[in-house]
Amino acid sequence: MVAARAGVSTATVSLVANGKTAGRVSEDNVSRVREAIAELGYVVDGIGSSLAKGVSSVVVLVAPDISNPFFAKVIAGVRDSLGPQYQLLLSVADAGEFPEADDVRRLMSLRPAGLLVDAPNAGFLEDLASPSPLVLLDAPGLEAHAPSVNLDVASGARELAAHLADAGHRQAAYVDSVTGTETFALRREAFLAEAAARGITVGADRIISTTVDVGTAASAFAGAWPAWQRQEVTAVVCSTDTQAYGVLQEARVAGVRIPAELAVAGFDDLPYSATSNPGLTSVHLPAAALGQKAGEQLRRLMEGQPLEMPAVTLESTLVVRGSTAAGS
Amino acid sequence: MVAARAGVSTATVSLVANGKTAGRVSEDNVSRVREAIAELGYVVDGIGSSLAKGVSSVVVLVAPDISNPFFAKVIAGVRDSLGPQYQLLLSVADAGEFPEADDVRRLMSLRPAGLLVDAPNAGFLEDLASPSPLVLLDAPGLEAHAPSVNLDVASGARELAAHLADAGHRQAAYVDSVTGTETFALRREAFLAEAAARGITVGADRIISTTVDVGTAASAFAGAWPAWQRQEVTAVVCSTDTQAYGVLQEARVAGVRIPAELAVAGFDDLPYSATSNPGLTSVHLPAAALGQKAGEQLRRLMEGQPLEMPAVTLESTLVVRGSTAAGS
DNA sequence: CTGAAAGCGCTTACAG
DNA sequence: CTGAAAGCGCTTACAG
Repeated sequence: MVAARAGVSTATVSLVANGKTAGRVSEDNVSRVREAIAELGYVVDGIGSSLAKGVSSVVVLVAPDISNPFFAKVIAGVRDSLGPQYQLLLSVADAGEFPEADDVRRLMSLRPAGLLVDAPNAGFLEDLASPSPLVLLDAPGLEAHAPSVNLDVASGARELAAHLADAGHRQAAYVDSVTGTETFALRREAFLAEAAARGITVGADRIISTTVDVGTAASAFAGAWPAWQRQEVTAVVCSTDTQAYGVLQEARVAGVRIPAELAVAGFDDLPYSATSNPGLTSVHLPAAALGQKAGEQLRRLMEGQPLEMPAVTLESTLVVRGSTAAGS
Repeated sequence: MVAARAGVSTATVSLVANGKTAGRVSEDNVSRVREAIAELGYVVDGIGSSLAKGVSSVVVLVAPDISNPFFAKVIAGVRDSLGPQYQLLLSVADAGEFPEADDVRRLMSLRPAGLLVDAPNAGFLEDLASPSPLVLLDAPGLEAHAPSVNLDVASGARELAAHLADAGHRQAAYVDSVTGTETFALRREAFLAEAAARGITVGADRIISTTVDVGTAASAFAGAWPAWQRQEVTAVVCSTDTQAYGVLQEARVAGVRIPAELAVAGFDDLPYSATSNPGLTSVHLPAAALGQKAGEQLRRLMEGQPLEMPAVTLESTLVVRGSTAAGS
């Protein structure tokens, strides 16, 4: 250990580098060691340190869909609350997939300081069996597995149903996501229940599922629209904004006027939704806050502190824009 | 080391686990150890292994913009060629930023097996000074720093200029990106040179720059369009498809017919470009191949093999769609 | 307040 | 072909 050139033992250097000097190292030595560290540009070797401590400084974020503006905001929130002492690394699987049991084992053999898992399914969590602190994001119904930060998508969905009912819609359709993630089931069920309560009909034949992708949603809508039109559907709700963009696009091709003939809405409130024409009505989900809160909770766990609230839920709110403008 | 219960020494277990048994361990012991490993579900501890070997099994991918469908494909390509023995981890900085010198040091203290850096600037590479094998992606002009895999954006840009000239356009405009990444300078210069050679005028006042973002591009176009229209501009080329979406959207708002009054084109050929209406003419960039090739090169480096071709360039091709349909 | 020593879980020359 | 031993770079009780 080169920095031992500061005239002290490696033990002292280690104490200083880890900020554990309180009442254990003399002022004199602290500053001498600090100087030496600065001069030599010394950085504690992560591997050696991890082995001795039994844990690394890496926080692994596992997520099924990285290429999504929503997710980018979640990451920014996590980085914010985690701070610079932890290295945030994203574990990437194929789009929409989770790492397999083998990959997970290899990941765990890196001894991460903590784990953040976004929108997991129960199966993945069982494979995990993580000895590291773990916080779940957007995993409604899985609170029993680990501390979680969730989004109250249901209340936003109900707001949306109320908004459409108020605007006079009576026949609607729903474009769901094929992935089995729980949040999508929640969005759908909350919307359908409130819609029914307010006199909006959404028959089972008017619920279709697509991947979260503009193109697929567009063609699925193109296929379904003729029948829906005959049934006098005047509103389509999509489980994500991305799918709503597909509907919007295809409606334009088919010459359907938005919102006069058809109201369209989604979930997420992606940046594009504010600038599209017409703007897309959407249930705003607080992405940055989701990441931030999850990072905070994980940090507490990693520092051995207890969590006052192991299950946190963040509010969602409806943002009304041109795609459902009243007066239809 | 629990698996030593197989009746052999830890040395033998290590040999088996690392597949270095060739002529050094008896068949008998190999299978006994394999069984024990399977029974106990043993996984080599990454930290211990890394310390002994001096290098971990982690490959770090550093990139400035994660939330981009283009990038998702690059990652898929990298995963493909790297295989399961390396853990691919994404280092995330704030959108459009690179990690700072400090973060880089901390990253390096993890002793990554290799480093992949997408679209870096020269400054970042100097901070890096990586002792690990390093491959650059999409870093034209930086081949001197490290082995690189680049995209031949220039030839695509020239194809695009030729296509527009053939369609009879004489006055054009260019929407550039504000980030100083080299690839954008290349796109612009190649397009401008070829356009000039073919009789298309693009005055300096008809080159604007925006962030890579639908909204900003849309409003920048809205501001510029009146002047361009007076100058009889009939074609706008954007440095990315994302910006082109903004132009398309704003043109629709302004009642400009595409492509009759205005032809629009971009770079990247994102999935949405094929399904939008009209489809967006775009210079196709082979994202998956970029990642795959970079992964291959890095793998060779990590295995100590020499590179036949330290600088690889991948072709780009123009994909013509409705947004520039001939017959304007 | 300080340093010598053990130990974290592995891998790799080195003897045998 | 096999195992005992040293060593990778740190951290942390433990004596002093």
